[in-house]
Amino acid sequence: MKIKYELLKKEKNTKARLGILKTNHGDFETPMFMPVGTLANVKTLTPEELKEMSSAVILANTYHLWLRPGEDIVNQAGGLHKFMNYDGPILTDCGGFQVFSLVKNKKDITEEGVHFKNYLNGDKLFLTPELSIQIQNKLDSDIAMSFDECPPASADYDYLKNSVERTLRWAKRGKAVHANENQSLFGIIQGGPIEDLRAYSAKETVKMDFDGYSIGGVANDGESKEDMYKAIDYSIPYIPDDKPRYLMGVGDPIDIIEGTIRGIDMFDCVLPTRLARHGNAFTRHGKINLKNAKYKKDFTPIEECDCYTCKNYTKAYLRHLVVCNEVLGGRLLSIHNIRFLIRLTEELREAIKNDCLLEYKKEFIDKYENKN
RNA sequence: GCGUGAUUGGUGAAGUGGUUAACACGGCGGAUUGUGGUUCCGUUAUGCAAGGGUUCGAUCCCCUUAUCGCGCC
Repeated sequence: MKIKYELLKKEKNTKARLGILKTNHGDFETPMFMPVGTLANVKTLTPEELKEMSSAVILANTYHLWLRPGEDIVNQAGGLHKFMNYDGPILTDCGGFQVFSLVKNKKDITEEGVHFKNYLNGDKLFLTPELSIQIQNKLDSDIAMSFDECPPASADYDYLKNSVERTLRWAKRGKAVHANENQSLFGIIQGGPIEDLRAYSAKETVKMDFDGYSIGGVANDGESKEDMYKAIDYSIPYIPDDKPRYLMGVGDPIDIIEGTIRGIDMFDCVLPTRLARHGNAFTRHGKINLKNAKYKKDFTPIEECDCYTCKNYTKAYLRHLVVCNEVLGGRLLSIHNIRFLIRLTEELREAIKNDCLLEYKKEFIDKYENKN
């Protein structure tokens, strides 16, 4: 069975929407934040812990699992859910972003597919739109992504236009071989911050009739916030109301709010877990660095928060763990940071219900940017 | 007591008679947006044991003192 999106309510003053996404592994309300679990695990956390923080969907990565342990092994294990003991919904990323971040030579990106070097052993690899989908079929995630070409933020009009065209051709090729009845497939809209390209990309992708639509090519490499918001604004009008919209790679709290206001339903990002491993924590009053000396004798929790970490540990202790490079530090901070973003989406959903999203945004940002 | 070798930042240390004393660790701060798990970037000795001398100029040469190591009586 494919996923099913149900639109519950539109917010009165913005394009935000409250919805519910039904999957074979449970339903969840949107907007939702999805933690990233590249190698079939959200780094340092167990499925039970994710559940405890009301995390609903997680990501896994086609490219990484293809290399190790290999999609056949995951398939023999009974699919990703069984393999990793996670019974909630899983979305697999297609590997398109890894092309962007790992392939240095543009000549390695061809119409047929992308030439990679296996970073583990130097083997030559060739990933195509068909192969990406076939791997995801075997991984048996709930939602697969079309293989796209993710252009750098600095790309010019012609480059963006070509990547839009190529992404459309790749989407068609991938869709043609998609063969997992229990897996949904999303198309990815590209086009940078350019209005006509986003419109074209969105319209043509929607014509192919996917189960959901992603906005890709954002949060890449130093693009401005304005460009990110443009990419959303120029894409959203062409996506039908009855399909979920997923903004790929975005997880800065303010970007999640801005995305929600613009009509996004799903977000994913490595930020909460990566920041955690580097000793940082989200708070209502902005991001803090636990390594800072001022926390040495701070025997209070990170903040008033319902997460396991804040209920049980002090900043002084967390700082100690982080400074000593103890994995428990990154683990406890991951719990807090993920819970922070999940709770943010809970509050956004509440604000949509109450038609007070703009007020919520102002209050949140004022606090987050330390204006009060 | 005599002889001898040392003494460079929080630590381990490199170095030279001439504008800014290497590097590493540590410290302090920053970064991080579809994750190549202990990442990346910035900063951190107005001073080379103390005092005196030689010199245009000394951390580097000389003298004295202090401390430490080694050897001998």
